[in-house]
Amino acid sequence: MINKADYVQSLEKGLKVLKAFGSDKKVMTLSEVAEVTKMSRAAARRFLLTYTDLGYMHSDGKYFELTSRVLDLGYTYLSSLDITEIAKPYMLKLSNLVNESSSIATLDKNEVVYLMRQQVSRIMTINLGIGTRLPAHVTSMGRTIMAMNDFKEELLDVFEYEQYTINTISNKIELKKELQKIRQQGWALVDQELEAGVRSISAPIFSKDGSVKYAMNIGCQANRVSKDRLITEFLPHLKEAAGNISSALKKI
Amino acid sequence: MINKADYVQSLEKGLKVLKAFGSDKKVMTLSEVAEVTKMSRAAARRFLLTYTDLGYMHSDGKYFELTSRVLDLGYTYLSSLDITEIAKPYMLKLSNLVNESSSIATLDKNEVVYLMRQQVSRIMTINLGIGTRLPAHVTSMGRTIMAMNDFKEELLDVFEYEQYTINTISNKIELKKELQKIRQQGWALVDQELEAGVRSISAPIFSKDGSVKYAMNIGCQANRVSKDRLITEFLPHLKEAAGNISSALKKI
DNA sequence: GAACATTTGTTCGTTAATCGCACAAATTAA
DNA sequence: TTAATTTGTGCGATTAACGAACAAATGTTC
Repeated sequence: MINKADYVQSLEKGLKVLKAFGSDKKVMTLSEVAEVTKMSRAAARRFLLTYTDLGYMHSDGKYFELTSRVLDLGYTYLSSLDITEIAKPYMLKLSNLVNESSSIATLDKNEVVYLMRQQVSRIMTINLGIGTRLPAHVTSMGRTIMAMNDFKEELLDVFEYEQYTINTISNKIELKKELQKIRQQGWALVDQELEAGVRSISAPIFSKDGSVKYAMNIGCQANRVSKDRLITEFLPHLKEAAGNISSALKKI
Repeated sequence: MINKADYVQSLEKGLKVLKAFGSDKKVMTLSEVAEVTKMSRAAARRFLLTYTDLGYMHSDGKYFELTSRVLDLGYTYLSSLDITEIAKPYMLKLSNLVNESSSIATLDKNEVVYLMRQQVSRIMTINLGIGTRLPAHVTSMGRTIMAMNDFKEELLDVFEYEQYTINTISNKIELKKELQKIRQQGWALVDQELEAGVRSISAPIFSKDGSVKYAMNIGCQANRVSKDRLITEFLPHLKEAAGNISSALKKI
């Protein structure tokens, strides 16, 4: 925690107002925003009016809603990444080759965050897209990144080990063993642990300094692609694509 | 412009710091941020430390960079849209059917902002993705949305009418005529006006209230798909997909 | 390694940005 | 029409945020 004098509370409050909007709150009145953010009505009003003036929100006089300009905020991050530009052609090629969806994600504490996605068909119940967050320990990309890094043991304690499906690894010891295995073999396969019917395989992407901040995957439906086929047929292509991206990142 | 007392200046400054980062400024020192944002070093420092404490930035002690958490900010907008979830299957189907890339965009003043994209192959020089902004008047989706709305004449004056290619419509009168034509025929085709070799066709998506806030397109390379083929073969599929999305939006 | 230049960290007095209450005005509900 | 609820606004009070100045740390040059 930083020094109180170094902290800009108005910025924190402003971001809290922005984040109050979402799929379950597409539009809100002033009073609703104040309630959700636990601010005074006057304070909430000032933030809403400031966002509106800056173009990030629109109001019809009663309801406030976000505008597309909010994407610019997320866009600054994506455009500051080298991997986005570099990986695109390899991801397209891989996806076309295996005729399945592919993604790249990074680790943020106990979650993976989707940075890129080339979708071939709808696999999961939820709509995966840039910005989507999933619990890292039950995803192939999350496990790959965790396994290839010297993560602190405490990270394993953060997970809730929810039993998403009957396949889900739901205790720390099993997870640790699985991560050690992944570290050795250099790839991860998650078979219907987060959602029944969904299977995915992942490989690490190495940055210039040798660290693994990203992973790439192929995701598919279990009734369409066997585990064996994923490993013997798809994994070589995935490794090649991830390897090409790694090489390209080294050349920057 | 709102009343000065209703404006939160710290929020504006904070967002300015966030937006200072991007493709040409992947990392910055404290002094660089202060310089770019024209703030005092002390002020810039407080914003940087606040972002870092909230998880939106990371610092190695000297350089600051954005983290994936910044995507959450843009994600709030995307997840507050109905169209994102609804359009996905139709877009996938369309893209697979015509074997070309498809996108959905919205209009923000004189620019279109990409909200969704299903890419089949690399078409344009720049990497198109969610959040990308392009000048509306030289894109098929921009023209579609403008044409289907009673936009104010003043909007035509905002464009700079840059001559991107020899095909570019580069004056107001021609653009206006083209928009009138689009309004009548209900679709737009832009042939190598923003970038040589790139051609795209677009159709409107109607919201529940009958307004057109979004458009959908098919984009392809001019040497692979003729204008005639775009119109006779691809347009029917595009219109069907856009129509299905429109219908689904009406049912919410 | 010393001297100098540049950048960053910190303190603190100042001030104006932001606060929230109270009441007016407008809108919505009964 | 009345009552309830929400929003708009003014304004005195408070403190959050300010930036200057100096210390400390880091980087550069010789």
